[in-house]
Amino acid sequence: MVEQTARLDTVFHALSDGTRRGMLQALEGGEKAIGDLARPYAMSFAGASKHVRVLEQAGLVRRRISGRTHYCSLDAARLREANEWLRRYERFWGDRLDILDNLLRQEDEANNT
Amino acid sequence: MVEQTARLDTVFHALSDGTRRGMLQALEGGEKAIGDLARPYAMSFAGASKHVRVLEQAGLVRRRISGRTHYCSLDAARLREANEWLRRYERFWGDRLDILDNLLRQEDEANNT
DNA sequence: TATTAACTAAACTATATGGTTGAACAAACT
DNA sequence: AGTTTGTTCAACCATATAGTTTAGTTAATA
Repeated sequence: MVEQTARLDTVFHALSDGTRRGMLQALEGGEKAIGDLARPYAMSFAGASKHVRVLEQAGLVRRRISGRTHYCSLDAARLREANEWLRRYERFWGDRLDILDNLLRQEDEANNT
Repeated sequence: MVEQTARLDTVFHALSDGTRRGMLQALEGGEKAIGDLARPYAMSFAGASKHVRVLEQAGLVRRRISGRTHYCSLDAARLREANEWLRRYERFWGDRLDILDNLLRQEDEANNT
């Protein structure tokens, strides 16, 4: 699990830019070409393409090449890892929801044994 | 809510460094002096101090000065915001836990009305 | 075959980042 | 008063980042 921390570095870094977060949101609707992802931004195409690359290298986005167009889709596994990391702090903003949630989580771990 | 995105930028950026994440974890146990936070790292004191500052400016850490020593403590509100942002993607890794979780969340919103 | 469209790659610029060192400062200790 | 401790600040360095522009590749279209 040594690489876990390096992965979190790159995932959180990828998320630290509004353009990239916007692209992830755009992908919620399903697969999109890089051109479509780039269009909303006042930025060169090449610039947007570099953002996609950052997302891809962080493992947040998968790329499928078909002909000349590159289709991107969400890959949520790493987002989940980031979320798990944050969850550790739930108890610091904790309300009853999170208490319930933790109970369920423990139960889940028990089932996974 | 325009500054929300800028805040997420700085929060995710603050989280993108292992040293800073480590410091947050150290603060789970409660308030700590900057010297204590710095000690575990093979880094100059001034370097570590700069990391603390990044955490502080991202709103993840509060600072209380008493005499010559600066005590830091977790401030989870921004972590919560980051977590909320990530939660949007729950359905992409969704398992039954998250379904339950969403139900509870909706119930909570109803109660907050 | 020539052109256009969807991309990447490379080279470059400006700025941010993570780190260092050395100096400064206020507070506690002798 | 002098020293040590906990900390910041400023200057500096190397590297990374976000952006640009221009050139190149591959695929669809006329």
